[in-house]
Amino acid sequence: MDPSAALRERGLRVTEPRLRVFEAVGRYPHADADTVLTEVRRTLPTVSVQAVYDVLHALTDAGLLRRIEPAGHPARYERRVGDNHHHVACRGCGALGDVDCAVGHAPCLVPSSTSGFTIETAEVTYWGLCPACRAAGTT
Amino acid sequence: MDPSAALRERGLRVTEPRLRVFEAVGRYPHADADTVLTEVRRTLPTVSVQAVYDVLHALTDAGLLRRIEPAGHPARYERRVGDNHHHVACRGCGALGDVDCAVGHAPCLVPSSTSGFTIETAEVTYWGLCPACRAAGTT
DNA sequence: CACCGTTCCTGGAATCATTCAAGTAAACGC
DNA sequence: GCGTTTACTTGAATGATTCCAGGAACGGTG
Repeated sequence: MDPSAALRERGLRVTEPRLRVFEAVGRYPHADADTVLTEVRRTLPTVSVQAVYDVLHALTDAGLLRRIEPAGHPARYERRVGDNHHHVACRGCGALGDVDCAVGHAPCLVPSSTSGFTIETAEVTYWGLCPACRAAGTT
Repeated sequence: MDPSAALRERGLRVTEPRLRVFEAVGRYPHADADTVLTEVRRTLPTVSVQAVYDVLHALTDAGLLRRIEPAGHPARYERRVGDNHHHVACRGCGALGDVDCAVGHAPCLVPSSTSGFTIETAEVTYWGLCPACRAAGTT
C-alpha cells in the first residue's frame, strides 16, 4: 500500500515527516518514539521531537499504526493493524514479539463477570524471556 | 490474615508505614500511589512520597501486593494476589474492575508461535466503559 | 535491656517520556 | 498563485517515578 495514498485516504495531509515516520515504523517493528526520532533524523535531521510524537498520534488515531504500551516501558508502535494479534514482552530487556492468537474468541476472552463495564476489546500480553536474555541468564 | 504476621512471614520488618500502606490498599482496591499516599497521610501525616513508593515496591516484591499498569495510567496496586484474575479498564476515566477468568487455561492463552520467547505469564486487559462513563456519554 | 549491624525512612533533587503553548510554515482546494 | 486550514518548530512544563545521602528505627544478641 502506498503510504501517501494511505494518508490521503484518511484525510491526513501528506508531509515529509509523516512519510518518514510511517516508513521508519515499518522498518523497525515495535519501535519506540525515540527510535523513530533517531531513524527519521538520519534522512531529515531537522524534525522536532514533538513532530514525531504528533505524527505518531495522528497515524495511530487514523488507524495506520497501533500503539503498544508494555508496563514499565515507553510506548511502542507497529504497522500491523486490523488483525487480532498479541504480544510477548521480555521481562529482561523489554523486547517485543508478535503472537498470533490461535483461537480468535477463546473462552477466556469472554469474561464471566464484568463489574458492569461494557467491554470493547481484549488485550493479551505474555511475559517471559527473549532468547537473548535467557542465554544471558537474566533469571 | 494479620498484616503484621504477613510481613514477618516474608522476612519484612513490621513498620508503621508498611502497615498503613497495606491497609490502605485493602480499603481502596486498585489504588494508585497517590491515593495510597493521601490515605496513609490521614493517619500518619509525616510519611514521605518515597516511603510509600518504597513500601509498595517491597510489598509487591514480597508477593503481598500486585502491581497493575494500565496503558496511559499511573500504576495501581491490589491485595488480591495468587489467583488468576484479570482486569477491565475504562477508556474514559481509567477506572478498574476485576474479572475472573472463566477458563484458567484457555486456548488463547497458549499461543501458537512465541518468537522464541519463553513465556511465563499471560496478562489480559479488557478495555471498555465503566457504568458512569457510559451514562455520561463518553463515546 | 543496651548494643550494633541491618534495614528503613526522610527531604530534596533528578530523570524520563510525554505534552502544552505560541508562533511560523507548509499543504491542499479554488 | 492565494487564502485557509492544518502541521511543524522552538522552548518550556508536567507527572509519575526514582536516585541520593544522611539520619533513625528495628530486633537479634550478649
